[in-house]
Amino acid sequence: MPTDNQPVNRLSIRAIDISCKDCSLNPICLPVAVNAVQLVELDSIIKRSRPLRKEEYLFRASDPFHSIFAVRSGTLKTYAVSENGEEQVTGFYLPGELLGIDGISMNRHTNFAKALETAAVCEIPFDKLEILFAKMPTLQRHFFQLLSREIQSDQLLIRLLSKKSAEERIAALLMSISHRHTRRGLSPLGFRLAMSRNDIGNYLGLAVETVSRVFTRLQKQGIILVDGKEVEVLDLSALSLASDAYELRAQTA
Amino acid sequence: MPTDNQPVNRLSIRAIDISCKDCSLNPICLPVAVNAVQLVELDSIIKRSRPLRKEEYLFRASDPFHSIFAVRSGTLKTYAVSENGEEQVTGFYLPGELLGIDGISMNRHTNFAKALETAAVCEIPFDKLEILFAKMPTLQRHFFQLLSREIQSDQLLIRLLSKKSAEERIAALLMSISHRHTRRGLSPLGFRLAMSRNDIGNYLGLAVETVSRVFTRLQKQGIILVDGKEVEVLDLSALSLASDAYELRAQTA
DNA sequence: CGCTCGATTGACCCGAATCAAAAATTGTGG
DNA sequence: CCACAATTTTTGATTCGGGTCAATCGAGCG
Repeated sequence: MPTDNQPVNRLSIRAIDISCKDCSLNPICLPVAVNAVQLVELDSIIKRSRPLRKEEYLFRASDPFHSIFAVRSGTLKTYAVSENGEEQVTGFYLPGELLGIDGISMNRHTNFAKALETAAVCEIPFDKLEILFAKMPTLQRHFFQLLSREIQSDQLLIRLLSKKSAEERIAALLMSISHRHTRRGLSPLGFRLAMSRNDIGNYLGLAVETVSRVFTRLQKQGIILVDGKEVEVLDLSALSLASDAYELRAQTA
Repeated sequence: MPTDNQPVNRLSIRAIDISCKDCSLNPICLPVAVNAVQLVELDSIIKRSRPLRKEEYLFRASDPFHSIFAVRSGTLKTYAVSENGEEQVTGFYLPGELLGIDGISMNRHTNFAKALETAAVCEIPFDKLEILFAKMPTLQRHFFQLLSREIQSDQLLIRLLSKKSAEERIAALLMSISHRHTRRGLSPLGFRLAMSRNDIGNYLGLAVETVSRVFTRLQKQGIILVDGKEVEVLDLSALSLASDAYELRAQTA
């Protein structure tokens, strides 16, 4: 199965060096906001570093904030840890999606960001970005929208947690992932879940056992076919129905 | 009981005309961000209109977005309505708090904002604000922080919904309101809940009956004293404990 | 003063958590 | 490459928090 999770080899090195202009993800990452000239300028401030290996951190809570990040390949999760030490997964990030804006308010990150598999990111220093804003008002608008969209999607999750059953939550997550794959031009019907059942349960406010049971239930209903982390959607409209038409976000921060 | 919810009379007219400089809420509304000169400039773009009566809307979902609002007096709630028609309360807004930033991403509001009691607001046109940003970088930073803080507080709510019991949720809400009163220099121990039990339940993902039961339970435990909408906190530390040390946000959007 | 709507209380039920154990994967070292 | 250990996932049995349904009880108000 072809994947855009580049292993750490020559291919990935090439991927690191690619510019925004040539990046297949740029329509997701920077929708409409900038013209060709501006793109070059934006490109010039972006840092591309070596890929993260599975389990490595992109940043940690309390790290000083100075950049936001765009996922180039692989998957990351973010999670917060409360005083009493319990973790709350706050998001999953797929290629083309942005993370790290949690740090703006405190000037420190409040979440941990960890690679769920080998992953490459683009780093966008925030101070440089702010300077660009002055020159490129559309970019600034775009960034506001990004923050605002993040709020939107949090509120979708709130709705999910506040009103939906276990089955609806899981169906919504699967729909979301399917949808995000589509955006990248991939099939909406087959994908690999990089995150563990535990992560899913934590994110959706469910016990691991429940997650597992719902997967098998959806499979028995002929809606999906699960094999470990591999998921095949057999009946997309039924899945959509089961999620009660919930579109669980195009992830951002 | 003295209150800053101005009725529609001469007093409220005075309140409308007051400038940011003289507003007792300005330390909450605009923390640190601006100096005296800048304050005058900011003041000049703010529109103050007649107070809303109970049940009146400040804005509605799908309204074009052009302003954000600061609450001067009274309480508002925001809520979203999903395709299938169900409502989700997304926040309660007390004096000094900002709302309306939900509209930035779509250029339309996605929430309804309704007065829970007579309420006065300051309107801040966003296009004018953006122009000020260019002149006042600190104000811009401040605004980013506002958005980011909104995300933070949504994530606290997510944690609450995802991991906490009914009792912990309600205790957290009461702690939050108490805390927000304190910020305005009021007593943390006594306040009036402007919202209905229904609103509380909807916000916290609980049935009305559960809200009611938890209130009586907390009362039986000697932690609070409830009389309809009036709440007296008898044991703040016990309440804090019951909320599992959850600080449910300083509201913003 | 009666009516309506919100709040409370009780009885019952159900979905999902918890506890327990087996099964499947993944990783590790010889 | 295989055997063993550790982790993750699945399945089953049981429990329990909170939802639902129904009835009663106010409080505001026309």
